[in-house]
Amino acid sequence: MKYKEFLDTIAASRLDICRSVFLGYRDEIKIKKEKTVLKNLEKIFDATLKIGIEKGFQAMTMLDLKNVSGLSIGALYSYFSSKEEILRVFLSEGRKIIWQILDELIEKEKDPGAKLESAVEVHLFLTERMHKWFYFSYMEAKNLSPSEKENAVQSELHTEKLIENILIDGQKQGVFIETDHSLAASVIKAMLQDWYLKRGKYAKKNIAVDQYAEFIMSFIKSFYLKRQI
Amino acid sequence: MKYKEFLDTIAASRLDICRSVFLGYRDEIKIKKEKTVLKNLEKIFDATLKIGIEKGFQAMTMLDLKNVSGLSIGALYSYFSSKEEILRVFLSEGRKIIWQILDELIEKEKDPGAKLESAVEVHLFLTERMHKWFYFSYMEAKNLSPSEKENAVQSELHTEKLIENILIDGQKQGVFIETDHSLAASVIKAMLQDWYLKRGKYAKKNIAVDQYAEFIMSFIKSFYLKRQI
DNA sequence: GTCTATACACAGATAGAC
DNA sequence: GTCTATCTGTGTATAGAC
Repeated sequence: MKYKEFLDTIAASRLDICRSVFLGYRDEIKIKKEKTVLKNLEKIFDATLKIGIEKGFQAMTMLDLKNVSGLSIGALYSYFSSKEEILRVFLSEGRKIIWQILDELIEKEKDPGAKLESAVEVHLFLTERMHKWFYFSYMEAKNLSPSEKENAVQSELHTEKLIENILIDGQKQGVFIETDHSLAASVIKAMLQDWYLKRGKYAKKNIAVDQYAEFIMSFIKSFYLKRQI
Repeated sequence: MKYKEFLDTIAASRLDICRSVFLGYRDEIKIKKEKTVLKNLEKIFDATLKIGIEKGFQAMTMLDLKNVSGLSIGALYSYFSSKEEILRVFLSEGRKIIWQILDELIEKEKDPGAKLESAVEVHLFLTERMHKWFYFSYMEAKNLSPSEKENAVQSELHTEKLIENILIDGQKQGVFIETDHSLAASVIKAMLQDWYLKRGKYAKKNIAVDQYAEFIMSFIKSFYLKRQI
């Protein structure tokens, strides 16, 4: 699959997060008109991402958020009861959307090789589409409450387990080599994460996501595919 | 090389950073007795690392630092003129020590294969030895002033360039395949970084640094070494 | 629904006693 | 050299006008 095709098949944007937040937090949000809420949530999340990536969420003040989002401080507090709440909701709703997409797309393939390729591509494409969110999520996870932090960690581990299972399955079917699949999954995950953690660097090198996907797949395959002797 | 041997050959610890800070900042530090300064700098840096890793440097207050380090607020300010200064000095002096070690150790090998292996091992071992510092440095780089941030980025790129040059050299000598070495260096770097960014995870999996080094070397070699046909 | 003005708390930094 | 007490600025959150 190419990134362009991927974009046509999924709905993953900040607007989708906003809609999900609106539906899930109707009671807590003091404003009731859907159109207004969506519009303003988007402003708030956009501003949070922008400032948060630049100097970190802790360093972001409500005054910063007011200035960048265009909403007044008072208005901000009619959407979220506290600054922490913005972070909590933004990250947890984002994770929800991401898993909806991942679960659906990866299960399509059956052959282990194709499945691995699909997992790698879907991950990269998704992190490309929402790269700011992923970067922010990674950097700010430590600012969450212990229970929310646990959710974030579990989500990470789930990704890794998903890859590991494909690898184990491939070995059982005799197409992949025998090795420490858990460790291999970690390393593959590290390569996937680098795409959104160092996005600026790859942009400077003029590497597009399709190219990165192809490269790391060839890297992984050279290790995992049994050599014809 | 094994990690144990590495430990015998180098001096890289928080104490070395403290000594370097004492020598470099004699004028700014109000306290003059070396023994006292070293003792207290170590307390300050230890506490900074501990709190900083837990909740981020921005979120750390001088009161936190007082409580964990055992020094009073006043005492803290006789070592550093501001909170930001603690971060700046700690990170830049750390980088200084790291590059002293890297430059020295990697140049020893001549054969590209051995050189690559040495670069991978030395990086991993160094980040193992100072893993908290590396994690902290990675997470807090964005809180530095623009010029200091630039230094941090340059240091990162330098590591990558170092790997890339080994790869290019290996291809010229006909032992490595032809590929996008810049991209490969990025991906290898991502694997190296994962070791200190996800240290807790690897500890849980019971993976030691020697084992990790061996695994990613086999991964890299399967891609880079020309296959005998 | 959105704004401004403000209460209240707490941070960083300093001064001066010991 | 180290401490405690305190100044001053700024941040979060709220109340109440529009």
